[in-house]
Amino acid sequence: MAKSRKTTKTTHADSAGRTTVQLKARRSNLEDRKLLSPEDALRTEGLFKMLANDTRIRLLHHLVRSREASVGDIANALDMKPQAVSNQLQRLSDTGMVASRREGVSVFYRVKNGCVAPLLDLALCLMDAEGCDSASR
Amino acid sequence: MAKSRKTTKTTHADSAGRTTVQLKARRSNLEDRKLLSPEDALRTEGLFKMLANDTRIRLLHHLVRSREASVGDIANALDMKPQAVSNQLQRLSDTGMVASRREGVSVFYRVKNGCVAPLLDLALCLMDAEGCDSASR
DNA sequence: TCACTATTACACGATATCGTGTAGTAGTGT
DNA sequence: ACACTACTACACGATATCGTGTAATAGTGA
Repeated sequence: MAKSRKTTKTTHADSAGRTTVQLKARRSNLEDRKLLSPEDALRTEGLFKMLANDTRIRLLHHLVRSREASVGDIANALDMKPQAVSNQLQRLSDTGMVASRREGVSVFYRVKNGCVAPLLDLALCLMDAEGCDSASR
Repeated sequence: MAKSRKTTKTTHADSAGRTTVQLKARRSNLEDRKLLSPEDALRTEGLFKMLANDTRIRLLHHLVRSREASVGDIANALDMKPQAVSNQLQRLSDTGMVASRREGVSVFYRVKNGCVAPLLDLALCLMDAEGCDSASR
């Protein structure tokens, strides 16, 4: 992107077809040592905003688990109306988080942005470690 | 918490006084293999919601960097009105993300919830790796 | 007590969010 | 063309968010 931080990303799929992202030189708190520009703050806000919703979290989690799913599948799995699912998928698509593929009458969605899975994973992990009573707004 | 997942957290402070959180048995995508309960989704939403704001991100980032800061300090550093800063800090305090300490007329805030730093760190890291055009709403 | 500073409580208004219902489109088969 | 399914576009209403301005509170010193 604009600024170059020396982060190396290694993405590979294991036998189960699952994607693992390894971050080298992650050196925790590396980013915390330099000032956070308003632009970066806005980009980060945009990223977290997409994850800051009950529905989208379950939706994305479902997509991460199943690699690909149609609107109807998801609506059925999450017990939601297709419109609501399509709504959120549209939003997620606009921000580049997911991508779609048409097959007959169905439209299959998949996670596109690599930030989703790791962040979801870390969040769930950390929420266990911490009490994270933070939940109920 | 309610459910027990075998995650081990190790927190320690190095010579510089910075806290590092190591997660053992993190095994990426572990959480993605079991169904995400609506409750967990809500808790995760709550966590991400606190990070889904321009102001709070800069605020938390500042707190992570300086370990502790008063309302006035932050307002000054981020070029914001004290009320706005206090507002957000209040919200962050309600959700257990930060804690406060009074010293004279000033109130010093610090990051309390261990999820904050790692998530911020990972997000910034990943946004570099990915294009993450996702930003602009 | 008075003045002063730092912080907070609260109501207001502008804006954003999200599910719903209705209507529309695309693809497929008859 | 017609019916049917899967999805989407859009307007609406309820609710949430967030900075602002005003007023209140807490701490400190004269």
